[in-house]
Amino acid sequence: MASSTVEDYLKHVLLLSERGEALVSMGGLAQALEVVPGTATTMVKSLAQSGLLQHRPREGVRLTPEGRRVALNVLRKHRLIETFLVHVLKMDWSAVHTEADRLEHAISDEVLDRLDALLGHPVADPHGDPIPNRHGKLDAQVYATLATCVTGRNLRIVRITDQSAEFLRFAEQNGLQPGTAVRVADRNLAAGLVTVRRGNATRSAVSLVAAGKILVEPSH
Amino acid sequence: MASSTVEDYLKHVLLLSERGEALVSMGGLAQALEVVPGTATTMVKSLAQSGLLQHRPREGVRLTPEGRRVALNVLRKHRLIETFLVHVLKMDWSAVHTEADRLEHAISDEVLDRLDALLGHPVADPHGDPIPNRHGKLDAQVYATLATCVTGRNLRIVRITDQSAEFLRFAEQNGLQPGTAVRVADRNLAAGLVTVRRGNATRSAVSLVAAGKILVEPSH
DNA sequence: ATTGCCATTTTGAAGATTCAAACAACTTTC
DNA sequence: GAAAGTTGTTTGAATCTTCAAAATGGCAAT
Repeated sequence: MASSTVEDYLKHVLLLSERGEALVSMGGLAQALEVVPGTATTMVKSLAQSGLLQHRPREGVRLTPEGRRVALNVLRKHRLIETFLVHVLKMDWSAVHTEADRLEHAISDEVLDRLDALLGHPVADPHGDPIPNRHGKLDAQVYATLATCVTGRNLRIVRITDQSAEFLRFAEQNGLQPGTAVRVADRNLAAGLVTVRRGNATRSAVSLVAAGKILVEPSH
Repeated sequence: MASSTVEDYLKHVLLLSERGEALVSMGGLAQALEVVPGTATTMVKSLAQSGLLQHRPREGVRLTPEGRRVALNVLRKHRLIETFLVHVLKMDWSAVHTEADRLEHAISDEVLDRLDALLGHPVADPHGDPIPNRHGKLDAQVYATLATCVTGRNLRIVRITDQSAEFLRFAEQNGLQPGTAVRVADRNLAAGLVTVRRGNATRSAVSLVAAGKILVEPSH
């Protein structure tokens, strides 16, 4: 049985590999896990020994199929727990991250399946992140962001990719949650600003960096 | 912050001291925690150092007020989680113990309070064990109610807490007086209904509110 | 008292995870 | 291509929790 530390390492390798290269850098991993680089190296070597990931010294790491299986299961737990906390216990969607980070290592597959059924087998958590199913399948769809989409079209926010409490609070204050109908009124690359119109009236000025963290899809 | 190991030691000291002498023996404690006696000695010395319990070498241990506070909080978490697993997730009451043993160390006080509210502030878990309140008070004499007890077990009504003539008339009409042997056939939280079987044949549908006013205890 | 038995404590060691700080290997800059 | 910078690894040590096995203290029976 994987310890919570092992689960955390695998989860973060999965998250970091999701958007980017084939190999996850040691520096990025150490930073995500809030440990010093040497610690990550030690742990990664031991995980490689256990066959959970592949370590190419001085280059980076990659999950093995077995490591990916474990990581997807942890991610599934994390996101279903977040969904439960928001939809059933009515907790603030920006506060549930740290709760789920602890609970994801303590909940059994059996309890999780019942939670899943209770919630009606959701496919995305309150942040819009896809929830892997019991067999580790993830919705692989690629979305545009507020920084890259066409202007003037009616859109719907599907996902916020920066889960820091700080960013989520910002998103909430500007009414930019998953499900919200929005439109990009103007985009000024020189100024690094995107003007977003919510519903039919409200405008918000959002930085290009922030806009790039908000995924959208055309609203039919 | 107490580690889960520390929490487990304190919880078991509380449980063992509850039904017994002033001092809990090291042997009993080690057995309850499934560690060898030497391990318990080591840990107990460190807990005594931290002021969480009092250790009289070769005699036994006793919780300090601070240790008791921590232990009661863990017990509260354990029993509320069990209640949630049985009443909301419909898990088997005999299977929830081990689940709760893991979850009790991962759940925050905030989530717990919301769970408590969701469950209607139950005073006893599905096994009939009393649930400490947020301030660590255990009611001196705590009984389960028809709204909170295990289903399928033979029970005896011990008390009706609503003394209004109207409610007592209702109770009488349904044959739900103190001393009556009853069993909860089914409980549907969504519908707010409890199906009570009296003796061997008669069934009554009782609202959750009414059921919560009828105290029961396991019968012989 | 001496013997033996039991529970408890001590001792020495191990595994998991972490850090600080020294070291090594690539990259960029001039 | 040498100096400087960045990134990753190694080393040594610490903490926490555990075990196995040896030592100890107290009690009961001889």
